[in-house]
Amino acid sequence: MIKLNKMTDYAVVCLGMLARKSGSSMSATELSKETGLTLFTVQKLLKLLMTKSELILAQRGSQGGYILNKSSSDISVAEIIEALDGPIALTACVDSSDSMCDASNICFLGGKWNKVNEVIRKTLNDISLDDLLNPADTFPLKKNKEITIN
Amino acid sequence: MIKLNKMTDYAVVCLGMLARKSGSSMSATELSKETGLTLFTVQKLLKLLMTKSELILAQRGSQGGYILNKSSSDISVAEIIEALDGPIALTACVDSSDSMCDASNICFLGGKWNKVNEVIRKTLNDISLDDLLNPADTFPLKKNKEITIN
DNA sequence: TTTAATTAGTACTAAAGATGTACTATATAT
DNA sequence: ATATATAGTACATCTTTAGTACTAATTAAA
Repeated sequence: MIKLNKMTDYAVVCLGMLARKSGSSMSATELSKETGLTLFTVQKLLKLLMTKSELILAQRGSQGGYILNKSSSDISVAEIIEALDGPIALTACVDSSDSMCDASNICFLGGKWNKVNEVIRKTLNDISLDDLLNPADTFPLKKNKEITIN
Repeated sequence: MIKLNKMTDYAVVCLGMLARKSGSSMSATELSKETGLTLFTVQKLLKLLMTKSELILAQRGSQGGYILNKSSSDISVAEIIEALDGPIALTACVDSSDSMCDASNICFLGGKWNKVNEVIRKTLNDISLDDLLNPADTFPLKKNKEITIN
């Protein structure tokens, strides 16, 4: 299983809930009640999203809460995953700088994983939070159709 | 980071090495020497591949070793990942039977993750071990171009 | 200005999973 | 027979994740 951590899973649920209430904010307590996630979990998640992304805005104090920072159709699945799981990469044998791994002198793969990762990333980048919420059963991949990676 | 476990990473390296020697078998010891992975790791990996996949064949005893069970162009990245990591799925909130998760009564996502997973799976299914070994810099996605998921 | 509500920051613990190592059994070519 | 090699299993350790808890800072409203 290629794993997302649970926080990312929860994030989609909570962000989706916020998307439904676009305009008005929701507190951690409200989100907890409406999603069924424990308050502890929701609090931690929202704090993470605040420090690791700009997907939500917070208002402290009485009547405070959280609100989406942009439209759900402008939030990609890739964006959510990258906020909480870090870069989308399928193996430790790559890094963003394309530099060589420890075994580079004997590894003949020569960074091919990077290209695989790019394909995955582009795929996830074309799916929006809105796509996940939308009742429509399909989401065609538009930009991805012509991918050729260099 | 969406993580593959290291075993899968190692598997690609070892299977790739076997692909290069197509025809003749390689023992765990040889593979260890040529890949730089420890003998322990290689042994464990090959045992895993034997029990969890049909990607390789083994010959015991003196002069024994391992050999690919099919051509590297017929082995997809998805196949390797699924052998060692289990089903390609981005979250625990789905299963193969499309049945509902624990939070289904409050979760409004309604199995949308399944569709995301299918897109990822198809993407990985279109990349072969050979694509990773081939010196060519590109691998176009053929079958994926017209994907629409129901 | 006090109070209650709410997020921010941090730290700790427990559970789960991945990894590496080791040992014994079985099979086979020479 | 013997040396070589895979098969099976078990286990200790290291790392990561998930969950919980506590305190500080901020703000709306009474």
